[in-house]
Amino acid sequence: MTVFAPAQKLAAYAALSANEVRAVTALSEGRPQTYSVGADIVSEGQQLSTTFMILQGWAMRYKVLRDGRRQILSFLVAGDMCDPYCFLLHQADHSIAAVTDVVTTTVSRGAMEDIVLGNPGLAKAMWVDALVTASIQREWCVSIGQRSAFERLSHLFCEIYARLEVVGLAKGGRCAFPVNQYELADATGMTAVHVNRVLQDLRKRGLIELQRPDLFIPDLPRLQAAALFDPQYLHPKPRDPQSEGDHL
Amino acid sequence: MTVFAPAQKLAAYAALSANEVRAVTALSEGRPQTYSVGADIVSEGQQLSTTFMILQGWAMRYKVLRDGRRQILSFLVAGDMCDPYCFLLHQADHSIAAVTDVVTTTVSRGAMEDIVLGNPGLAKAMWVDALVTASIQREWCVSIGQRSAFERLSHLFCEIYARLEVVGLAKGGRCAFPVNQYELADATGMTAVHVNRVLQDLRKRGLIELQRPDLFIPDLPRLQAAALFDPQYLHPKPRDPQSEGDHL
DNA sequence: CGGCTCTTTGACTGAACTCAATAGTCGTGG
DNA sequence: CCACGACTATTGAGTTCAGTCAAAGAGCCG
Repeated sequence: MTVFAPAQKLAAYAALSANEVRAVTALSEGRPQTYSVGADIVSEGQQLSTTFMILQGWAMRYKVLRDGRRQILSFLVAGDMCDPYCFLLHQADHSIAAVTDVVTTTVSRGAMEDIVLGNPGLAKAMWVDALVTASIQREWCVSIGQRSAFERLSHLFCEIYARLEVVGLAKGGRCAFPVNQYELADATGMTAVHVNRVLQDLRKRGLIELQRPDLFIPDLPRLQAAALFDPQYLHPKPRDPQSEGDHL
Repeated sequence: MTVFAPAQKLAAYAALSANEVRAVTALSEGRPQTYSVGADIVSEGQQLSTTFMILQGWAMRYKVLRDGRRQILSFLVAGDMCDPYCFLLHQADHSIAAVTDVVTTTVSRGAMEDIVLGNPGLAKAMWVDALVTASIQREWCVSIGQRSAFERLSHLFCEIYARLEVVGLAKGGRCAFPVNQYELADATGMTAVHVNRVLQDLRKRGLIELQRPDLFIPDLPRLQAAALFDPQYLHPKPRDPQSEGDHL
């Protein structure tokens, strides 16, 4: 990773000045923190005084009902922040756990407030990030509520691929996908058995090749069509012919 | 409505100074806008230069798939804002429509930015509101993904009741609930036929009395238990014995 | 009195779940 | 080098919750 992932991600929404990129990068001054597979990074009910960003690995937001049912709410990958202002709430309303080994950088409340006060552009970038995160959460509602099991899994692969591409971790149809079938089940509101069967169907139809932790999408447009995937909800930066020549 | 609903709602999360209350209230200076049942207030794909707050009536966020399937993502009631910074995005990623006749107040980008720059407390209040809105959206994912049809409807009634109570529109187990069964179906990821059957079951068990547009919850704790409802995700202001004597 | 919207009911179907067992895979330790 | 356990993936058979299709009531309004 040559570029600081969170800065890379924010820059994907809107142009950041060199100054702003430096400011975001400075947030990571703290010693990086590591968590191993399965560890909670944030636990529901916990009182927070800091927030964090993911530098490496995958995490997931989730909630567990009293009787043990678990819903995974989203996956966090390199560049993703926990809510930048989560410490404004009295306690965490959901948990975040490491899906793989994870490296984070902690950001103190003070650092976040200073940096944002001094950089109105960054403050807006944080808002845009929050708005896009909310949009992704809404799209999960659409998936779970309306899409078939087949479409739901397809859609998740499309989303993850698109998000990883932004931070340079997906290319040529290939990216990591370290999520097991139990997690996939809890993310999509299905059972692991059914996830297994639908995955086989997806493979049979040549839509994906999934050999954990490696995902290959041979024909992205076809998968996107099967998923009713419309990337607009991720608010990709409009193509700027000046700055990026890497598309066609 | 004696108090300006958006101010009342923000104040429910954290203490606002009289100054801040005045500032929020000032946002409504513009002429109120009215929309009649079914009208779109925001349409997906639309470019926004303003945002708005709901003063009266109910609205809903929703998305429609290419083939017509609709997912309702949340209901907006008096005091709710559309995202305060939605104009930062290039286009709306979902639509908002009037569920009943609705009165809104439009807030221009400039007004929002001025007010927030001059009131750091308000800027934080906006963040808290966005965080709570996101938390509600996550809880909808939990409902649709994990709760049974019965629990899902129960949970929705609990949520709405709690939110209306904050702005003084629910009391003694009674509140408005103007949503029809098709909308209820699209909000919970079920079909209208099944919604109908589950509603009858809820009635039979004495958990709700629903005569559109009036909802009566005879025994809130019992309904909350049936829904696995835990109000924590709404981040209610911790009870302050000084200021509010209206409980017990 | 239609005509519209919404709710209710019945009979049938099917996508996804449950339960239960069987196979890989991988790292550890004997 | 193999046995063992832990974890994950796969398969089969039977079940059910919720969906589909179709039609009949209710309530409201012009």
